[in-house]
Amino acid sequence: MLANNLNVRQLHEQISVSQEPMGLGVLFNRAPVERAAAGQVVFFEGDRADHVFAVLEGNLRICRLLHDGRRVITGFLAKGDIVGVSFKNRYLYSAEAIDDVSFQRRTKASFEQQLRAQPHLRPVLLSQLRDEVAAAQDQMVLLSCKSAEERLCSFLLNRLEKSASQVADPAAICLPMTRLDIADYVGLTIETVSRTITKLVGMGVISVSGRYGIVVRNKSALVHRAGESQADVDEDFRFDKTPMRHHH
Amino acid sequence: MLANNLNVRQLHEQISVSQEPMGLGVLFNRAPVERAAAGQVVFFEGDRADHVFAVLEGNLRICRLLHDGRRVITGFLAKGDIVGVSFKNRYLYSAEAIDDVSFQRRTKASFEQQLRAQPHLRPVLLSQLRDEVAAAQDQMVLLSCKSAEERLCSFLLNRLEKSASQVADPAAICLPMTRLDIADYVGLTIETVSRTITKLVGMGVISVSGRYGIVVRNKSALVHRAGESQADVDEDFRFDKTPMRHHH
DNA sequence: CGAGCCATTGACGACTCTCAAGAATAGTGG
DNA sequence: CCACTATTCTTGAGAGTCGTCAATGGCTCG
Repeated sequence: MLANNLNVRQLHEQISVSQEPMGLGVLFNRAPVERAAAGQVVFFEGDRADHVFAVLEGNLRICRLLHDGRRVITGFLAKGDIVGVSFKNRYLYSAEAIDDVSFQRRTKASFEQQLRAQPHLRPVLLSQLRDEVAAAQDQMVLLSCKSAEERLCSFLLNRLEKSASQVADPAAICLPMTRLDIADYVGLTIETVSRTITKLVGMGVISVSGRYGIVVRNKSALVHRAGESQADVDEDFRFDKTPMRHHH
Repeated sequence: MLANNLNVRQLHEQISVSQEPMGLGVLFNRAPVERAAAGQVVFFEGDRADHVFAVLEGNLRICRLLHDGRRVITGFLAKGDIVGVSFKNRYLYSAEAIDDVSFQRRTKASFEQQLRAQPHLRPVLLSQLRDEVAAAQDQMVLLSCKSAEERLCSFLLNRLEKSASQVADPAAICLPMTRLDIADYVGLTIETVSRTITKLVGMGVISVSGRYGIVVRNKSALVHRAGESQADVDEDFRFDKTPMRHHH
C-alpha cells in the first residue's frame, strides 16, 4: 500500500526491474546511451526526421505548436517506447523531456537495415504502429465529445493501465507530468484540470498524494465516469446505471 | 467554373477517370466487387477484424459510438482508400456508406499473403499507415484547441485538397456527407457548423452551392482562419498578420 | 406536387475559459 | 537544517463560446 505524500522519485524506486526483451529495443543494440535533462527537447517538430529513438528511462511529452503559441500534447513516452517509425520526411511533433531521460538513437537507414536483418521483428513494428493508431483514435473520441470530467477519468484510467505493470500498488498512478501537460493533453485548461481533480477527490473516486501521485479509490466509478465506448465497457460493471447527461 | 446549385451527382460527373495503379489496390485483384447502399454498414465496431477493404466508388464515414449514443466520426473514406490494415483483433470503428458505395474485400490472411508475394508494396503499406497516423495527429490538434471557425476552415481545406485531384474547378469542394457528419467529425454540433458556415459565407471566404457544394472564394483567408501549425504555414501567406484571439 | 428529411436561424443556458489572487510544493542558499 | 524563493497548483469570480431546445425554411425524392 502506498503511503501518502510520496514523490516521483519514491515511485520510481517501486518500479519492477523487469528486463524483458522489450520488443524493438534490441534494434538499438550497442547504440550509445544519450541523456536529456528535464525540459530539453530531443527533436523538433518540422526538422528532418533522420532518427528513430528508444526511451530507456524517464518520460517525454510529444507536442505540437500552433502559430499563436497554443500547445497540444498528443502523447507521452516512457521506458520501452520507440518513437520515429511513423514519420515520413519530417518530425510531426517535438519530443521534450519531462524529467531526466536516457535514450538511444539510430538513423532511420540503420534502423531499417537492422529490421531487414531481423525480419521476425517486422510484425512487432506493425503492431506498434497499429497501437499508435488505436491510441490516436481513442484520443480523438476523448477530445471530440467528452466533458472535462470524462476526459480526466479516461486519462487517469489510461495512466492506471500503464502504471499497473510498473508500480506495486495496483491502484496507484504516477503522473510525472505537470498539470499543464495534462491540460494540453486532454484539451482543457490547467484550471479546469485542477478543479475536476478536486471534484473527483470530493466524490471519493480518487485521492491525491503529493504532486505526482494519485490513488484510485473507486475504479468502477472512474470507468463509469470515463464514458467509454459501447464496445469495451467493463463486464464487471453493470450497476449504478445513473443516466449521464449528454454533454454534446 | 462551377455553376451554382450543383448537386452531388453533377459533381461526380466532373471526376477525372484517372485509372492510376492506385497503390495497394492491386492487392485486391480479382476480388468480387460488392456494393452498399447509402446508410448501410460495411463493418461494425467491435466485430472480429477479419477483412481488409478497398473502396472503389462512393464515400464512407468511419464512426465510433459512446455508450450513451454520442457519435464520433474519425474519418472519411473515398475512392482508392484502403481500410483495415491498422486493426489488430477487432474493428476499432464502424464504416457506414454515406452514398452508394462499391468496394472489394479480402481476408486479412489473404491480404498478407498477397503482400508477401509482392514485397515492393510493403513500403506503400507503411506509408499508408504513416499517413493515417499523421491525419490522426492533425485531427487531435484540431479537436484539442481549435475554435469552431478554425475547425471548419481546417476541415474545408482538407476537403479542398482531396477535391483538387478529382474536380475540375480547383476552388470547388464536394461535401458528400451531411452537416451532422461534419459536426461529429470536427467535434461540434450541427447548429454550430451551420452557423459557422453562414458566417464564413458572410465574410466572403466561401460560398455555398446547394447542399453538397462549396466554393472557396478566398483561400488565403481560409488558411489563415484555419490556424494551422507553426511548421507548415503557407509560404505565400505572409500578410494580414492580425493577431488572433486565443481561444484556449 | 407534396411529404419528409435536412439545414438554417433564434433565444437561452451551461460548461469551460480567462483573469486574478492565494496556497502548497520543491528547490536554493545560508 | 531551516528559511526563503520560485514555480506549480488550487480556488474564486466573471465572461464568452458553444450546446440545447425550438421553430422556420429549403432541398430531394417519391
